[in-house]
Amino acid sequence: MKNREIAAIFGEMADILEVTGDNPFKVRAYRRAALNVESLARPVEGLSREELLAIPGIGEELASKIREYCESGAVHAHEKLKAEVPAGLLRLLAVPGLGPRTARLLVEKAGISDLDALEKAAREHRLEGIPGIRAKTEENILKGIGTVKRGIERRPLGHVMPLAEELVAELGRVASVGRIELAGSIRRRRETVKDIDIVATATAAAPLMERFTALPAVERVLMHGPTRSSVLVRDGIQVDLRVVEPVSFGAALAYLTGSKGHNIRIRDLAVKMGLKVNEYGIFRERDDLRLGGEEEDDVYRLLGLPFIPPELREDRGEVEAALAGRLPRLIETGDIRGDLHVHSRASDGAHTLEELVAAAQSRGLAYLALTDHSRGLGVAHGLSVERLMEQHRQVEEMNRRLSGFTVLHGTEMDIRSDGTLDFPDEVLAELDVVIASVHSGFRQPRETITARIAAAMRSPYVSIVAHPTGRLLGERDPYEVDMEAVLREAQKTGTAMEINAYPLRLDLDDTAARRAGELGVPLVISTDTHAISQFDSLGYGVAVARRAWLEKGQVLNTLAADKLLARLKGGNRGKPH
DNA sequence: GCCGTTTTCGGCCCGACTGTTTTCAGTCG
Repeated sequence: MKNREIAAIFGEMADILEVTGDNPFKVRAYRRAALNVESLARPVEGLSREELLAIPGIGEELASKIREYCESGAVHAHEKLKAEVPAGLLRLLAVPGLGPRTARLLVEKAGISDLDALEKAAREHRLEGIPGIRAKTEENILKGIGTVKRGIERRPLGHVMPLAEELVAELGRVASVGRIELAGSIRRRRETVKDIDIVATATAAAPLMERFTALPAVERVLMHGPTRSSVLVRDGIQVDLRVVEPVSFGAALAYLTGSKGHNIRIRDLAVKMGLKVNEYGIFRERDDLRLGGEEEDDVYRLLGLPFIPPELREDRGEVEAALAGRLPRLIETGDIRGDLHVHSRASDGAHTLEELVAAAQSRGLAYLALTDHSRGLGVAHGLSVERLMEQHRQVEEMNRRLSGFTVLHGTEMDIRSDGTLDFPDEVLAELDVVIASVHSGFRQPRETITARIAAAMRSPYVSIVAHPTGRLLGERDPYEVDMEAVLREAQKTGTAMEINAYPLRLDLDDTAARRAGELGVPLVISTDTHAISQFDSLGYGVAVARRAWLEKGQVLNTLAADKLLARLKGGNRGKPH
């Protein structure tokens, strides 16, 4: 899939055009194209010219550049642009507070064209004297270089969310605070986030800002204004707080939730209707008459749109869909009836089946599938055939004692390095749910891994393929796999694909899950629970599904257990419990 | 470079904060 490569090229072209002072709207066109190509579910190399032109932000010019890259592996205009600027220059743009204009000045006035040269010059106070740069800017540049060197990588949503909720709760206790909510990429539930955005109303904004910038967690204050402040808390996580009047809360929430691309589309739409949208409200352009803004829905309603859920606000076609009345009715956490991927103490989980059942029941689920690892995964105490069959009796016995809750018996079976399955068919035939997944041979070539997964899906006994890229956010890169080929095989064989809700996995990711949905591939959302608290990460998996435009009907574990078994391929299908 | 219920040419989202400026440019979100 060349999407990512092409997105990187367009992004870099935007950077270069910006530094060289080209038309800012052209820069934006490249940025928008980069985002849309990157988040496109389908591989661009298979698209016709017409299909390319249908991608938002792709016109004749960029479509032909995409085709050029697919055919030749390079874009001539990109190579030409690269030759115009020193190689290290674009790295300067990564320094917070240092933008294209300053970067250009640094090259022209001081001959600085990479990070090391910049740091040296700043330490020796050689930047002062460049127009617009004095001691303070020099100091900020040095701080910014420190930030770049520490790495300002995005963090998994699941790691940041608890802190974010804590901060909102703490600020919410301030007496003058009215409404307060998380916004930004956290509210859109991106899988990773860079900062925490909070929007609030307060009877007195200034004292709240004082309180915010003085929170115990705050390590550094980046910006401190009357209505907007930014601070750094532990691990260098940035937190932005915006305070508005109650009458503007909805407009501010919409504005701060973004994404940037979505906001531009919304405001563009407003302009065409003679309206103006900003963080204070929605106004009639002609006389500045306020039409709304207290509630977020005002913004959409006054533009003639249905409410667009935050998870869709990525400028991936949601504005067009809203205009056409074709927004999906997104799945919700409460739609999930059971968890199909759960480990017990028998393999590498922490709890007994009894404990897992109690935990699932207390969370309102109606069933779970016990899916311990198979024998091949020695490190996880994978089950032998004998232990699996013993467990089978245990599950049957448990089901006799339960009412209103069902334990399905399954396995998370290893797809071995050579592509064979870890249990023979006659064993799989005894199970309700067979998950197949890769736990070895991560470095095999793309074709090999893809073929292993595809072969597993062709088994009539395999119900689900779990975490198909093996990635662990921030810890382990995904292995090489041809996702399009995997999804097509799933489509052909009727095998379900898992959205793994464990916050470091979220695998399928939103892009792949959306593609799966387009292809009509059945999906499941599972927690891969190894400890009881992990049942609570289900919402992260549902968030991926929502970002993938999925509806309840596309996710099999929204069904009751008996209907689920009737729909699920493989194993002991439809046998009554 | 994209795009079209005002347009195929002439537009293209909007505002806060900072640092360096005496009125604003740059950066960010």
